[in-house]
Amino acid sequence: MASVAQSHVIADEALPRKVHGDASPCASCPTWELSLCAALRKDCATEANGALPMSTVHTVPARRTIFHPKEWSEFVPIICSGWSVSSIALPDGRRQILSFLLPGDAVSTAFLFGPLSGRHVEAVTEVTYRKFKRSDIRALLLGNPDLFDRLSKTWIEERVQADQLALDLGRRTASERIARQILNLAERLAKRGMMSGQTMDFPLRQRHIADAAGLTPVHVSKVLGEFQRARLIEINSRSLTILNEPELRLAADWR
Amino acid sequence: MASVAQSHVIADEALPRKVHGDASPCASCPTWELSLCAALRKDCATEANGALPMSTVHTVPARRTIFHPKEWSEFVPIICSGWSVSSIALPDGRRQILSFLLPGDAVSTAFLFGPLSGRHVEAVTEVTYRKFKRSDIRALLLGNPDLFDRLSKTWIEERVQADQLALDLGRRTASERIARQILNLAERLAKRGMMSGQTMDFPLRQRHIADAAGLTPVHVSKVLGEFQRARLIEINSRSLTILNEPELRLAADWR
DNA sequence: CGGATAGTTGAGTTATCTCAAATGCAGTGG
DNA sequence: CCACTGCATTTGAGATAACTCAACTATCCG
Repeated sequence: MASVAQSHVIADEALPRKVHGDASPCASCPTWELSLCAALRKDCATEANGALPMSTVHTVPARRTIFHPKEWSEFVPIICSGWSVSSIALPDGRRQILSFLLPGDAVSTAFLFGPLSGRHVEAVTEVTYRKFKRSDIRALLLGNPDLFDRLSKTWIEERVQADQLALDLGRRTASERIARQILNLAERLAKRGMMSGQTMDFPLRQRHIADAAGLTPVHVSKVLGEFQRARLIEINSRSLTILNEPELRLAADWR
Repeated sequence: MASVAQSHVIADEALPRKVHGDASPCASCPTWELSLCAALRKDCATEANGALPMSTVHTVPARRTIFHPKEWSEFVPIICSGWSVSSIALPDGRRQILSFLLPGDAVSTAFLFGPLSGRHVEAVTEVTYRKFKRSDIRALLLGNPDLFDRLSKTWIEERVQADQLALDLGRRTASERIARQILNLAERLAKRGMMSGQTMDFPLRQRHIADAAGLTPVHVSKVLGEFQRARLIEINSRSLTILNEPELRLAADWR
């Protein structure tokens, strides 16, 4: 319950902050199961040994950029709370969301080893995150086989995700893609204890879903409309409930 | 010029083989620049030191499976010669090609650390490849910081490729995707010294291009037809020439 | 309350798909 | 050598998923 030091690096204004009701070694990183953050967190705990310098928590309001595509910094952000989105864009404005980042997520494992040019990371809700220095992480990993194992698991998972994304975008219909996005998010949130039953906070705008699924916001609206009329899901006041999971799964795999 | 031991693990029949006119330390791996194979090759050279057990070269005819989606083996293939294709598929037959593998390519860096379920690797032409044992590679990498650097570079490159693939599939038109595939292949072949001027061997069937671009073979045929009528490229007898690179680049980025 | 952002809905357009038939081409067995 | 079979490619016609545009409504936030 210690109050955490905050700095506003990218956001200039001070902002009201949510309070995490969690007194783990790193109060601002409520969840980290299975994620790389797990590994890093573990070492935050031993920071007294000088393993990894304690990093400050940064806070950023909704819609603000967390990492700029041209930034060539030696720091890697890891999300502590809130939702954000990692994307790449074309000069003409078309853009593709590569992943939604939830608490405990790093942008990409690859990001830990070098700058990933063109990646844009942007807050959806208010977000808190930590920045780690690449060289610190690198040294830590090379010196610690357990950590390295963890990393390589995350790495494989990430590759599988990327494969699935390509399959979705290249070969699945609009409804399938959208249904899958929802189920995916539900699963990831569940892992973090962020589902209440079949209901989740759902701060995404339809343009987020559209950019993630390679569709138009208008079309997303139509498909979500159908899903709701068919009582598969229900959306209101920024929260989404899965009403009929089996059917939704069917829609996700359909054909 | 030493004749290399061959075993036919997946292919049962003995087959006529192309001869590589190349006498580098590992005659069956003609090119490896920038790829992970580079790193592994380096150590093949020092195998006398016992760094990495010398691996046998396997030969497989066109269209044959090199790595089965359900295979859970501790061996990782690296392509020595020929073209192959790495893909994932849906039960109903829809499939997405994730990358074309050229000489020197491993399937994925992630693959070096654990099995990647669902991946299918299939020969397009006759292919030779080597199998490395995962545990050997892992030990080698952890003990050798230089190699590890190399690996992490490859890894970042791979991540960038995956990002671009998603952007292509989600946000680009059919012509853009196809033009980009061609330019991409040309560039990769050039790095390996496998271009003669603007002409390359082009063993891909249109269904390969279709599955890589998330399109229908029929549509691919139409687009390639247009490209040829517009004198951007020319295709005959399994070889492709870029006639007007600037225009082709324009088509690739167009909008 | 007012302005901005987000979502809905309908009408019409277009890129891409499906189906189908015709052609080519490569390998096989008689 | 030929006929045959199986794949690859081309082409056209029609269908459809997803897009664009535009107007309207709802929601959010100061």
